[in-house]
Amino acid sequence: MALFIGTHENKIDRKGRVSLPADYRAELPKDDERVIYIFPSLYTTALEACDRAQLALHAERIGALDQFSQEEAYFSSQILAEARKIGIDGDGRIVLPGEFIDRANIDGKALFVGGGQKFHIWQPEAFAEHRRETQEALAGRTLPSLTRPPA
Amino acid sequence: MALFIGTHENKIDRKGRVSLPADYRAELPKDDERVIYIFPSLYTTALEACDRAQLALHAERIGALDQFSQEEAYFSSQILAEARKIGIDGDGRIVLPGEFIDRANIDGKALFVGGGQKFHIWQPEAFAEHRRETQEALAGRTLPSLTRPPA
DNA sequence: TTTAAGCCCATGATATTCCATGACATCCCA
DNA sequence: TGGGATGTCATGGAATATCATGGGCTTAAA
Repeated sequence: MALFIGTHENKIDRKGRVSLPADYRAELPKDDERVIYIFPSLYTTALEACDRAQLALHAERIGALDQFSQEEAYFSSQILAEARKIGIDGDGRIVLPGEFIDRANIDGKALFVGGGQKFHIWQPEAFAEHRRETQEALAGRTLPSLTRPPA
Repeated sequence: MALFIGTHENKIDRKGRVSLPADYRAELPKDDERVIYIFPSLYTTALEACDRAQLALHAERIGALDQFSQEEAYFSSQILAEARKIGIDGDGRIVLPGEFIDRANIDGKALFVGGGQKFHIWQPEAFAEHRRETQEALAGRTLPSLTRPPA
């Protein structure tokens, strides 16, 4: 199971290439599945990325919703229809499609933010702002949620 | 399951290298997962460390929170985004990233403090102070039994 | 021809690995 | 029960590998 952690700020060159952090690459399978899937986050300006296994899980969950329901249509169009399969070149780099770069307001530098099974790609300052907001809302509060085992 | 106990004070050289106490190393798996994960403690100036299995558990619990809730964003940004995967070299040492050294006010010596599944890395005097405080506050207190079933 | 995508190679900076040493602790055998 | 021999451990410095990044070259699509 992939575990993406830590943050890495990498440059995007004029061809749109960015190094996928080595830590993240190490979490991907060695074989032919050395790809990631990227789609716009549903609630922030960031991009969300995961490996094939995790995207398959998303697809499975969406598939389990009522067929033809609004929910199903919504998640399907927001995630499955938007996602793109991104290859990794011999030097460990990916190319971010222009639409994604625009969507995330990325310009020159991309911030990779680990989130366990997934990771996010942010415009660096946008993440700083997002982080400030969540921190203000919850700082210092003891949160019992993590002490309970997962459902 | 790893059990980190006891305290050890080791030197940090100018490259940020420190010997991971042999006791702790012995608790890690022999195979390819000979790494630890470190992140700043949420409530103290110390650093918190655990093995991969334990971090995967944290990730799982965070993943089980409502997606995109503030809680999820908070834990994800405070733990998963802050954590770093640290390898152990052939001589049993780890390298503490400079940001972590600063964050914990460590200077020359690091105190490893066992805490069961996890351990903490302190600036020695900061731990002494922390220990005094908690001792004053709770001296004589008895340890509650596990009335609830453990997770 | 232009544009875009994939490859291969070069390079400086950083991180990792390898080797050497001294301090203890443990072991072994008289 | 000594006390020497052997290992393990923490620590230091030097050699080596990895990583991010930039450029060019080749195909393939437009």
